[in-house]
Amino acid sequence: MTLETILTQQVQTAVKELYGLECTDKMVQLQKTRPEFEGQITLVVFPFVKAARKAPADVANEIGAKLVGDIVAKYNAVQGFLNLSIADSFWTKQLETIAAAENYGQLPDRNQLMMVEYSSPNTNKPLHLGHVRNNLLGWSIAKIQEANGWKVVKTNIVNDRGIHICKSMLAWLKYGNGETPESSGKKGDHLIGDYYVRFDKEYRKQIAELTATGMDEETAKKEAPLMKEAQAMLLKWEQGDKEVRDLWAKMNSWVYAGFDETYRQMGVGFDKIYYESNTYLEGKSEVEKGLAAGQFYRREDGSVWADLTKDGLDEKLLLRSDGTSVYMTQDIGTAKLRYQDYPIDKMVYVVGNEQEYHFKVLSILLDRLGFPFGKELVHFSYGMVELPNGKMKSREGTVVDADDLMEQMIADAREISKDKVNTLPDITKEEADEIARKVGLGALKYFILKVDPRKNMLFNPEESIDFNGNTGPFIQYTYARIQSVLRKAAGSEPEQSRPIGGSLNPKELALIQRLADFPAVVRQAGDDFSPAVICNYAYALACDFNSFYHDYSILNEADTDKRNLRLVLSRCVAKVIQKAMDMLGIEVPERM
RNA sequence: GGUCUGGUAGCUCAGCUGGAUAGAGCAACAGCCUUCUAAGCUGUGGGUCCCGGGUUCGAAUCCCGGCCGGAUCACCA
Repeated sequence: MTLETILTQQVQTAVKELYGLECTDKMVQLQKTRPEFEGQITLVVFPFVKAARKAPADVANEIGAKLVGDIVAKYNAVQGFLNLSIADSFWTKQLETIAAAENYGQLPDRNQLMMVEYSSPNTNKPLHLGHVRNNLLGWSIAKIQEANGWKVVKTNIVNDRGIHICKSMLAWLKYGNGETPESSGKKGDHLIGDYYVRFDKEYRKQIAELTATGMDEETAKKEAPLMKEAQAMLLKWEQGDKEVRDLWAKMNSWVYAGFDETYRQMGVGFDKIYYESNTYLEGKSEVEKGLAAGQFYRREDGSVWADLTKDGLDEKLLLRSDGTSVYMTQDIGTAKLRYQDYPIDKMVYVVGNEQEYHFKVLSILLDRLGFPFGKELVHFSYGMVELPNGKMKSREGTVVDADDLMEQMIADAREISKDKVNTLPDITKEEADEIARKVGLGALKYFILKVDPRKNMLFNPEESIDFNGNTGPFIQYTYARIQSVLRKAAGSEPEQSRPIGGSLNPKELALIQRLADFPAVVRQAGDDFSPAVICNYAYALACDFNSFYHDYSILNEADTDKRNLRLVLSRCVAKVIQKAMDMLGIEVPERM
């Protein structure tokens, strides 16, 4: 039972006895005591003032007097706030429980399966900072839900077909001279991205030429020969033309090799990958079935639509008049295949907030088609990453490339750590490189994940990401410090059987209280789908520890009971930091 | 225009299911390493919580109305 539940019951009893008031759990408002007052937990007594017909401070004192016992050691009342000091023995018992826990912060199994879709790249360009946010959020959400007791399947739907990839293919055929990743030394996804940009450049040239002859821009965009060729190529692809399919397969394989490298460096992965080229036909047949069942209707031109006006939305196109599928069609097909493959209880789509309308529609359509998770699907909608001069645009080259950024962060970490890591005893080049990698990526990941996912965030390439203050490296450093102490304590470690006891200083007490919060924080992060909640907690925990570490010695403490307690406490803090950081996809170094 | 969403210190962000004098980090300034890792610790300065109403013991937080920004409303994805 948690401290909050125990206190809530005690308060309810006290209020009943004192004022004859039956109060709900909600009326018992407990919060952390602000640091300027004595105590750890504060009860807000205003909800009882009316029934008591007394001044708030009197009510607080009366309740406080009733509460004193094994758990509440003493109290003080400040106006309507009753500050409770919890007995040291309660906290030391908490610490024992935490220290003994197998996997502290792991919530009970709920025997339900959640599928988390994230990343979902197009295969015509390399990943950029926007994708980085998506990938980090997706991975972290999966980890957080696992900690919340879900069985999680991470999935990726690769948008591997469509006009976008045809553009890259066409430009490569026309201007590529057979360039390959091997011949050029370029990463496959970057190579394809270059041709996507090249297509756009030549295409614009053609539009300019056409408008110069007096054609209006709208027509010029449709009439430009390159666009017509790309569309012809897409048609050939759909018809299964061998040459086009072979080229498509070859170029996609280059891209996948590139993506794999980026994912590996980022530290993310998937349990199951779906490809749009394999799911869009399934979507079409689902739509045909829905049409036959009267769920949808066909217009005179042959296009198929869903009428969503009853749901307060529009009419939505599902199949074009030429019979080809759209994004929505493909998503329906993917959903069907997934449901065949897994017993999904909850489906989560990690996709940017620009697609909120799409998922509102998808939810209704899946529900109509009889998918149990349709109605309840979660669109985990996150905000855009903006640059100081606005949004990133691939075609305009105003993107922050994912590979470049990670490489830069690791280089920065190596530079910053030069004077520090190199002074560690017996440091090898390999370990120094590993530290730079963990710290550089830790800084990047924390920087992105600490922001509330729903909000847009700003990234200024001119300003380097910090390694001091509220950052990933700060938390990693705290972990490394603890490991250092624990290494030095080796041989004189406390026996596990030895009970922890004695009085606590304020910093120890604050740390134990913080550790005790962890499960509730994990739950909240899960309920809110928010890695930022974990970030805030990990930072607060690291702050608490550093403050404690500064004020008190662990190894040089003469009192063996105290030394013992501090060692156990330090080990617990390290454990929780590691678990929290793991939920963020951030590795912690043993030394730094 | 309809819908959704955001506006908190010079900058980047917490806090938002109503609670005490609104918090961090960065940047600026001043201290702390013969002592367990100074990527640390301590302190100073810095605020019209966009504006105006309302709800109440109490509003950055909830409601209404404005102002400003972003997204979306495609036979794009």
